[in-house]
Amino acid sequence: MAKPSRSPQPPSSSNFIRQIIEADLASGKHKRICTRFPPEPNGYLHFGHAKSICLNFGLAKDYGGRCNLRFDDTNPEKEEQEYVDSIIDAVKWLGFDFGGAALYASDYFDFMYRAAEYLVESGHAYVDSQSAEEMRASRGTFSEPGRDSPCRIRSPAENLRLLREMRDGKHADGAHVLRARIDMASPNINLRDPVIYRIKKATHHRTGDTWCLYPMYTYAHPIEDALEHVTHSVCTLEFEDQRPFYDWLLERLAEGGLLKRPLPQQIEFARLNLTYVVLSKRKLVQLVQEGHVEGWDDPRMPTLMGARRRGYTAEGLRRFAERIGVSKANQLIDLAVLEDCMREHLNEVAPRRMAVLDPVKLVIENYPDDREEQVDVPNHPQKPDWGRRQVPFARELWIEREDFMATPPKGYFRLFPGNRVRLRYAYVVECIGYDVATETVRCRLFEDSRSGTPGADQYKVKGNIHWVSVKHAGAAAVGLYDRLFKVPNPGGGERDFLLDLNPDSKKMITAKLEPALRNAQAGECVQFERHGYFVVDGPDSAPGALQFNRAVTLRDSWSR
RNA sequence: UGGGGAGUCGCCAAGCUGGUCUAAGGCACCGGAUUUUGAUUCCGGCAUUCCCAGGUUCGAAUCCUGGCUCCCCAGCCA
Repeated sequence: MAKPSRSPQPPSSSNFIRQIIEADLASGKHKRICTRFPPEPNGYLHFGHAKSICLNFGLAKDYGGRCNLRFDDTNPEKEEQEYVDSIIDAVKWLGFDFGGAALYASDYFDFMYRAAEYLVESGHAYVDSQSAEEMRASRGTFSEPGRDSPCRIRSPAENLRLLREMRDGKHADGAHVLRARIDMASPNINLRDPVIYRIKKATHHRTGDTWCLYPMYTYAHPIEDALEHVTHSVCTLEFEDQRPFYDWLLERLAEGGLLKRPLPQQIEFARLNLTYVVLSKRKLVQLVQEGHVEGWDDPRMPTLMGARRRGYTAEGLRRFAERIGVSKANQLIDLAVLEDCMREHLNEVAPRRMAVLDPVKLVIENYPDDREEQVDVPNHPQKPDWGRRQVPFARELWIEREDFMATPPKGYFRLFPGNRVRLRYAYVVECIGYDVATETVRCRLFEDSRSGTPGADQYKVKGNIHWVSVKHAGAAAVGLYDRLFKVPNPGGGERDFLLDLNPDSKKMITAKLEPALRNAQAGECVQFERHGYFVVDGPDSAPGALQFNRAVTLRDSWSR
């Protein structure tokens, strides 16, 4: 059982949401909590959603409650089954269990409609027949109050008649809307008689053509929460102004006996921002549509499907969510935090292998051409129980181009004429020259320096380089990924974010691999020693023609 | 401009029922030790200061007053 090397102190063992929950549990307001992750199925999940997923499911888990995965599918024009499938897949991949089945806002359409009739009958809602433009004009501004719609005085009976006609498809899109009757002069614009139902003669991905009237998010969401007995409805900061309506609605429905108390409580937290990354829906769509990346699952994308392909692990993402904490202050997290989480986890789970990414040939002149041997190599230097493997060694080897320099800078301790390094887990060699024409590093080997033999460590060398036998090497495509943007804040200060795209975010190369890598399976993570963590790509790998994607490099205090 | 939020080290973030705060932890950074990955691990350093200014108090990051800065809201989107 591998124990985390660095002590993973829960960094935010305390945050304001936990305090609220603990107080509610202590006071007896709730004896069991329920949270929910409520995506609209109109796009693919990204790191920002991961934060929310980990938060909501994490809370439920920590306090012994449950967390629902609920699709907020109230706008048929934007939502598709494809997205629900992808979202379900992503949540499962992240490692969370939502009790077997996902829930849907659309399952509550009947209740929502009944509730709307109740609001109409009780005078809390009315049908407005103004155009969208008229409504906007009469809504007022930040500094001026709004004006009542002429329709605001319609009788409950007429409102009910109209609402039913709307439901029955007797009116065109936009002809009428249902509005809550609250206060057109409220300083909170969201309370100036918000629209709660609109006509949309569109086919819904689940309810088909049953409805031509669909509830607005602001109306639907509180009801969904209440119906599911969600106790703590955690959402992002931009919904803060919406909370008074959330509470107003639930109170009205509770008064009317349509809902039972205790009512859910909406709690807002700051959404995630990451340096060198864009997370806005609009920008991500643009990256895909304009072909700046190869799709939603491009390893450079901050989507969960992209992250997975890149070799980021679900565990790494969970540690990240834990580490960045939760608060109401806008956060801009350094990408390095995410990368460190990945390194930390991958270091624990990835077997070590040798691969030469930018090969240059090394010839051991005092090693016969027909000689060859197997050297014994650990699969993980800190985990002896992971066993060892045999790696073939011969006269001609591939080594990393940057591991040799004809004229080295100060401090360089790899190969250069006259210097000695250890060929990792094998022999110490001394560089005796470089043949420019054949790009070959010439060396001689010290027979008594073989790793694991007595006296091998009498050779004091600082350099220790990896290698792959030319004769035995396999080849594979390797995707070297770097941050998609070259600046910490893409598109900052009015700039077009596309101008900040990093032209070197992807580099495809062909690498030389040690034989043990030949049978790697899609999804398998390994560390290429001295390089970083790589995963076998799914889509672009074929048996015998593997592709490895670089998730993250190793730390490097020398500088690559 | 009205309303709603937020301001603790370069980036996050505990703390905020006042004293144990000359402020936890992580990332980043800088050492140094171990190391057949210039990796990992380890050890040490890194805010006399908590947006600013006043005030209350024996005592304030924590309470009060007044400023300043940043974010969000005027979709029949979510």
